[in-house]
Amino acid sequence: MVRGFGPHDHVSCIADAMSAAEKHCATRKLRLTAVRRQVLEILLREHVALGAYDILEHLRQAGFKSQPPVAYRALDFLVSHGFAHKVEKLNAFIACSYPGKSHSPVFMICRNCDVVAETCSTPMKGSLGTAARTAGFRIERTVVEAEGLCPACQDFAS
Amino acid sequence: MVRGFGPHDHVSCIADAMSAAEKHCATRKLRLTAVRRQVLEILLREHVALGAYDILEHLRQAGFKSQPPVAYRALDFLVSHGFAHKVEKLNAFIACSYPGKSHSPVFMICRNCDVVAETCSTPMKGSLGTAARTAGFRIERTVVEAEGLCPACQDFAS
DNA sequence: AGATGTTATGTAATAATATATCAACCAATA
DNA sequence: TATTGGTTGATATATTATTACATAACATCT
Repeated sequence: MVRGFGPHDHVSCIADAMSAAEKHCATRKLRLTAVRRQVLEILLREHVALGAYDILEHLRQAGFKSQPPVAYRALDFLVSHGFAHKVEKLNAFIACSYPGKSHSPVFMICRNCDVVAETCSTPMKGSLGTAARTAGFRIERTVVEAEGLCPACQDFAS
Repeated sequence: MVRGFGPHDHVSCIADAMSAAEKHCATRKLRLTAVRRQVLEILLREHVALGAYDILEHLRQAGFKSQPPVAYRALDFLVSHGFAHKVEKLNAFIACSYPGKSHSPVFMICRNCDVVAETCSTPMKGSLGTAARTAGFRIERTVVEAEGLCPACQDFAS
């Protein structure tokens, strides 16, 4: 469930995510344009949460024109179609670990090494769902983020 | 549990929160200085999530000097001692609805009327806690925010 | 192909949010 | 009263995000 803090096959993780995105876009007539594809690749390669201006810098190095709106628009596209998420606590963006799967993301953010692990939640279950039903609130999106120490950093930073 | 979307006695809610803050600070030898007290009063009076620069504007109107660090420092104090919270989704701050009670806040944010309701959570229970235990992640702080429609706005904005 | 509507990109400027730094001040206490 | 630590004042700057408008690419008709 948690593609988390351990090692993984990064090359195939990138390839899988890209081809999943291609397929998803083809099916739904979405345009995975050069900039959008490039931003998604950047996020997947870096595999950490990147600020919009970090992405802009990567875009420049890849030969793209790169004023802020270019990055923000590509990120909007990726986020709104579920290929990436915004980590509100960091004002940064990260590739989705469960592309194609409709879900509410949950992030665990290590304050020491900045690694971010994503898992899925079912917002309407648990205390948030209970509170929403009690209050009569209709949930559309959720932000669930935990900050703390990942397993590796617990050994060093006490 | 949810001091939420309905009406309430706002005058006593302000007075109660201020006296709770006074008491809390006195007990722990914290200095509730003029700026800090004023910012807390602003947050309580407005009873919505305010950006730091909104607060700065209120401070000016109250006769305070008001460069950005003044507001941010007061907010840091209030947040770190549990008198206020930051709503990450809005980059804004709101007075705590449960002052003095150590808790992890949960917010329900109406995208239509911007009302924010706070409730309490127990982060280690529920799916977040399960995921953290599975991953070996040590949670220190949580951000849990739901965006959607409050009861009143569901009738108008479909 | 050509006209037209829609979506995406290019570019400049600016808005909104947040921090770094250092000097001055104040309040508690030795 | 001298010192110490925390708070505030003030300037500058860093970081994050949006507005506005022009241009370009693409899709769909005819």
